[in-house]
Amino acid sequence: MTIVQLEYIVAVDTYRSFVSAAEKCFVTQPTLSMQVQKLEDTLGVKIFDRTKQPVVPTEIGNDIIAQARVMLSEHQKIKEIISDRQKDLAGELKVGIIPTVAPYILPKIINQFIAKYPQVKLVVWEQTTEQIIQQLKLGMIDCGILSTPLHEPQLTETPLFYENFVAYVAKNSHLAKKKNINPDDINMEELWILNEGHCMRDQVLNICQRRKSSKGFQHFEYNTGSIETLKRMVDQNNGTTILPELALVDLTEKQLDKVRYFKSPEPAREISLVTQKNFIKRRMIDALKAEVLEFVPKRMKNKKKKDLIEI
Amino acid sequence: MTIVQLEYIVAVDTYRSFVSAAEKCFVTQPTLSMQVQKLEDTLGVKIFDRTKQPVVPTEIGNDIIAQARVMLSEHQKIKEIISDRQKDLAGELKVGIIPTVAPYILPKIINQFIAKYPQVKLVVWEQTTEQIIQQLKLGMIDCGILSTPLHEPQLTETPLFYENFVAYVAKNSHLAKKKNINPDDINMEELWILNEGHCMRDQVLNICQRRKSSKGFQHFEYNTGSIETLKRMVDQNNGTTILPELALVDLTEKQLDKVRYFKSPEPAREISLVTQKNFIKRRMIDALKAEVLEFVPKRMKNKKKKDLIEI
DNA sequence: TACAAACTATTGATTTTATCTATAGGCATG
DNA sequence: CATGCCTATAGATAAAATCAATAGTTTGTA
Repeated sequence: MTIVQLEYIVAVDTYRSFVSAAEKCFVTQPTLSMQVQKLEDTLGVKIFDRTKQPVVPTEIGNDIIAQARVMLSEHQKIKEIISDRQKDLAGELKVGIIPTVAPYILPKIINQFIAKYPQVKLVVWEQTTEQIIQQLKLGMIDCGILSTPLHEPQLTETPLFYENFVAYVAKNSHLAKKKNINPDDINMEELWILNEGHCMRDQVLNICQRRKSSKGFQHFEYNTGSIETLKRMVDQNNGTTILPELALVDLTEKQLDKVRYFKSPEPAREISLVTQKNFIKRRMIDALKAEVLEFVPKRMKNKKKKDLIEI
Repeated sequence: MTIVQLEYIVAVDTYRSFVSAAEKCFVTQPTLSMQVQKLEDTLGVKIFDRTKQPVVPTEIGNDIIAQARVMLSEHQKIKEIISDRQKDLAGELKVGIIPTVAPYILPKIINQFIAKYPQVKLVVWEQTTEQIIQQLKLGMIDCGILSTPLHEPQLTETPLFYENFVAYVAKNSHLAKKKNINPDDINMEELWILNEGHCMRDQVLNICQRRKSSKGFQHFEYNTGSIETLKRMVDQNNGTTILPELALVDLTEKQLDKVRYFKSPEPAREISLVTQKNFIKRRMIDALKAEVLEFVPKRMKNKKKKDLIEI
């Protein structure tokens, strides 16, 4: 018997359907079905009568579900013990973060963070990799969130996640017809990239192997530090740009149609939490890290089958 | 967070030691240590102060452990709901079981079974495989516990466990010097075997490939239907016999010294619960099955790396 | 202060478990 | 009796738990 299995039977009881219970639990229906079966096996009794439509709990199933709800509420209290304690965390935490990561992470976690740690003042600066490294060494900020490896012996890197790069392609591009693409498929002439100073600019150029051909004429040049601006350029004009995976979260259906994934191994960047070797404020930094990790999808925490692009 | 992790921290709190907590939980110390660490990671707090000897819970650790005890007691109640219901099971269950399995299974489970199911009358017959098959077909018994496969289309076999054969060797035998043995190492002249009618007799002969050589003279012949008798023959005279794994459970230290395991893949028999295709009393039979499975060690439930001997 | 004993942490291999995708099977309803 | 909705099953893959062996700590003792 596992806690998850209890959550599943409570969900099936609540929604009276395996399909919708599975949705609410963020798993597929077979996963949920099998776990419910397994629980029924270990207990040796049928909990649900599936011949009825909608499904109903059996007589003994009702008793079990009621007790499962009690147990889950006691389970919840363990977490509450922790969050009460977290209120103690106090002080100022200064964070440097690169602009190609910040908009896709911070807005998602900031509310939950300040609710959990009301005594902590979070001070964030959007800065380039170079600036963050300097500030860290000088002790002007407590930690940085940026793309690694940095090869800086004075600093400690703790990987948070591995983020794929994807192509974002206008309808009329030759890439739009492909399902998955190779870096080589990209014409440098139609590629929108960030201006200098951004590590992601260098990574994008690395992906495309700096094959900037001399043929063809650049009719104009555009300098921006914002990925969102590049995306709009593709939306409203044409061409192609490269987006980090987390930028896809808020896309509309229509925009998602423009996304083309790279063939495996997909190019990716490693995003890490970086601190000085001997840093203080460990608890606050751990809290920030936990918050980020909770938001990031599980698959992004695994480095396998990715082609990490250095700066 | 898993239920097992909570059991582990409660055990560490109770015994104030990772080593003895692990023993009580029937796992190794590293397993327990890692699960406790993992729980501390997911909660984001240290539960135990390991710099102290003996280990003591941290301040917040005490709160967590207290809540864990509450949760585990609610967990226990789920099982109680089931066992209350089980008291309902009533009627007579007639079971046929072969004599080479019965003494190693039934005495172990019978007390717990009648305590759990006070309304059930369990009627057991020790019989040979042939007899059990006949009785099952005639509906005179409800289920059989015997060595399979039987190749009887009218009957259904549900494997319960896979039991290795081992050699039991007198001190003065040439086998006593070996650590692990091959079936070929056994001299048929010094092998004590069951009399005819026992499926295990045929299996033992199969293991030793019926290499009964003509040289050598049998000074006497002994017929018994009891494995325990064969064992005594080895203990008090000499020679070798073959025992099923479960017969080792109650051996003394001295007797265990006489056990020689076969080299992998070890010869083994499959013991199954056998019923008619369309049988009734499903709930009682399921209950009996669950009881047996609870007693059998986990490793015996896995068929891998075993050389199943047919009858 | 150094040594032995007892305890906990770490590592690498192995087994077990959970999950997903794809597909089959079952039951109500028109 | 077909259609659609719902649950079960199968096969593959990824993740987690466990163990045996060993390294690293701490404590008590000489």
